[in-house]
Amino acid sequence: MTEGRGSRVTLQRRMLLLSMIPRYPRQRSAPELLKRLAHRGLDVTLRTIERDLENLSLFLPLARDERMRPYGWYWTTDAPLQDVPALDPETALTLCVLDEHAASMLPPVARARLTPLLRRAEEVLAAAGEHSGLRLWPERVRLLSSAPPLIPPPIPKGVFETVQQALLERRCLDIDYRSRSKEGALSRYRVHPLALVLREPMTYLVATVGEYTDPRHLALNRFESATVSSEAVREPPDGFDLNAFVAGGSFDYPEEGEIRLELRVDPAVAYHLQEARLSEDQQVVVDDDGRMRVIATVRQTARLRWWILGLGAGVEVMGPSALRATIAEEVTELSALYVCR
Amino acid sequence: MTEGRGSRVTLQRRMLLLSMIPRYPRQRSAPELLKRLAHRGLDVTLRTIERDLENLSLFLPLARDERMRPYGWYWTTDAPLQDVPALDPETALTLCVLDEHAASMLPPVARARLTPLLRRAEEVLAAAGEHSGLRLWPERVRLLSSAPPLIPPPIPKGVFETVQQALLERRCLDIDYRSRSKEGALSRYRVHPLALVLREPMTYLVATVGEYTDPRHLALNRFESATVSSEAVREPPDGFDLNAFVAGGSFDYPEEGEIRLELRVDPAVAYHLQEARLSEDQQVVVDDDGRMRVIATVRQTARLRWWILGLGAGVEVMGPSALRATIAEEVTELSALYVCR
DNA sequence: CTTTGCGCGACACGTTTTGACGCTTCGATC
DNA sequence: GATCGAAGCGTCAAAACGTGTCGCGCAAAG
Repeated sequence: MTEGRGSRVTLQRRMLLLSMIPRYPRQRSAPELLKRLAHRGLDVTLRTIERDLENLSLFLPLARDERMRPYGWYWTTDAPLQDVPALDPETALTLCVLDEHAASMLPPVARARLTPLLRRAEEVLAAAGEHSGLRLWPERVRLLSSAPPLIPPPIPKGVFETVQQALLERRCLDIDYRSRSKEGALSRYRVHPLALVLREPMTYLVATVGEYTDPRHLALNRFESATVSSEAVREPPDGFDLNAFVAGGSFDYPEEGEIRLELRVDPAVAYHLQEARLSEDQQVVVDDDGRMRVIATVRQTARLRWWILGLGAGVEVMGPSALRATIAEEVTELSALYVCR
Repeated sequence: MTEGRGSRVTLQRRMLLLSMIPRYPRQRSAPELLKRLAHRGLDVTLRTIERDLENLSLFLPLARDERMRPYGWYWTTDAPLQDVPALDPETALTLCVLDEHAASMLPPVARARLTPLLRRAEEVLAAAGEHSGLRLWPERVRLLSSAPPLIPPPIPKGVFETVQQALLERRCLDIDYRSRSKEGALSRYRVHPLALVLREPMTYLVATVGEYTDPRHLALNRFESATVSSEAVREPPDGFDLNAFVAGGSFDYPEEGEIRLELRVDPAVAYHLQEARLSEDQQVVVDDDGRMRVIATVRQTARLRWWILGLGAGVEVMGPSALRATIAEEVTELSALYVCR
């Protein structure tokens, strides 16, 4: 019939095709692409797809794996990201800042996944700041972290990705776990992933182990290896709620509801609190002796206590009395440490 | 001559064209696109570009501004991101986690810039986790922040972007600054941006003001308005070094070089320190009374002191003696607050 | 050994593409 | 206010491109 309607659809189809090709470790065959295309209303011959792929690979970093018969097409690992409303420079700068921060809070492997995106962002920045030389911006942005000054423990290669994958696909995971006990004996478990919890220097998988039904948390850095099994995860134990699990104190992050916090702070701290407030309803009044009194409704969390303690003598808890007592006790113990000797 | 060599270049040219069109507030005219294309070796008539744009806008969210004569083309604000090696699900998940965290550390406007990227990431995740229902992943990832529990002050609309732009283009900035003094009197300054500093709940611009040459830091939330001026920034005052400026204590982040830190910690803290260490050379030895002694070479920073204080009685500084003295003094003051009353 | 799926070269034909003109429109400059 | 020039846009015709259809070959599965 030689329909030859090489119409405008061509460009559309090819762009769609490109977006259906995965990055390297994965791959996708021409017949499969045909199906997906058909599924989106683009009816063409297999031959056409084959020709499209061939054409596209002439000027794009596409390659195919010829070891298996339905050849698999993929983007080479180093294929740059082609974003098509391109990142604007402001977005690019934001991304770079975010990545810098990610360094401390994400395992390096996870961060590594972002490199194509970041390379692209840097390109955009380079183009935007061309007057002033290329890579000046890192000199002009600084991120002052208040994270604990600890080195994130290394996570064995491949583990993080595998865990992510299992979590996404809701499949079981077979892991070799180095137990907490000395000599790090390895144990092999089949676990049912429930959630991933990132807590500043560490990364945990919350999961039920084997036939048990109580959720545990497993530190990813203790995984010696991990492979996704074909078994689907058992449905979470009746009404497992991640918020509740975390708030329950399993991560030293107990949350005890809202309190009416009353502080006496020195002027420096008060000054900062006037800009970044503790809560929407925060009130600050000047006390008689020059210090300030701050009242705010906040959630009582470990983070709050850390923040209060971390400011040292700059802040005194006046109420609620329970919190004051807790802090006072901590302070007493603390001063005992330094006075005794 | 009707060269009509509509060869394979067509597709290439159109894709390149697409990547040269900016997102909404910006725009680019056909003649300009022609130049850029020519610059990359694609020689075509202006007419061709015009036709390309017209065709492309039939099925892509492209629009043009006809108010000025060389019409300006742009992607509509809501144009979805078309990334071409598509994000893989693992990257998408990482991005989403990162964004969640960005909520606390970036001003909301900056974070808003990332929405096209994030919508895309969510699409990818939805496609990946289709077995298990669409948006389950946020239920399965949790990020426990150790940032101070403070509400970032709102930055007036447009300010952050403008500051970013000035910084990128190295141009002066005219600002209306609400002074720190009461009643927030507004002052208009022309400032020379040097750097952007993000410090957990606050965002600062480091700049020299007017004819002065000493760098100041200006809190972005106090900007009432900001416009990029056409004047280029004066070269930074002789040898301005952002690292030095920050380390110099301008941000309560003094850094005093490396010290050999010696701590006595309780078993719980010691356990955590064994996974996430203070330094590469950290050593842990069991003390006679069940507590542990930790020795590590670390940078002496405010962050370190916050961390130590925040852990309360869980950690005692044994050395160096200067640091022990500092902490001891703080603790004494602190205990005075709670004992007196 | 046959079957089936798939890659690939070839062919034919209709559609697109593209440079070339020329006319029109709209701003800017004098 | 007239003139000039840059840009947008309609039209045309040649040539290249895209596409379905065959048919051949190869390799793995039946």
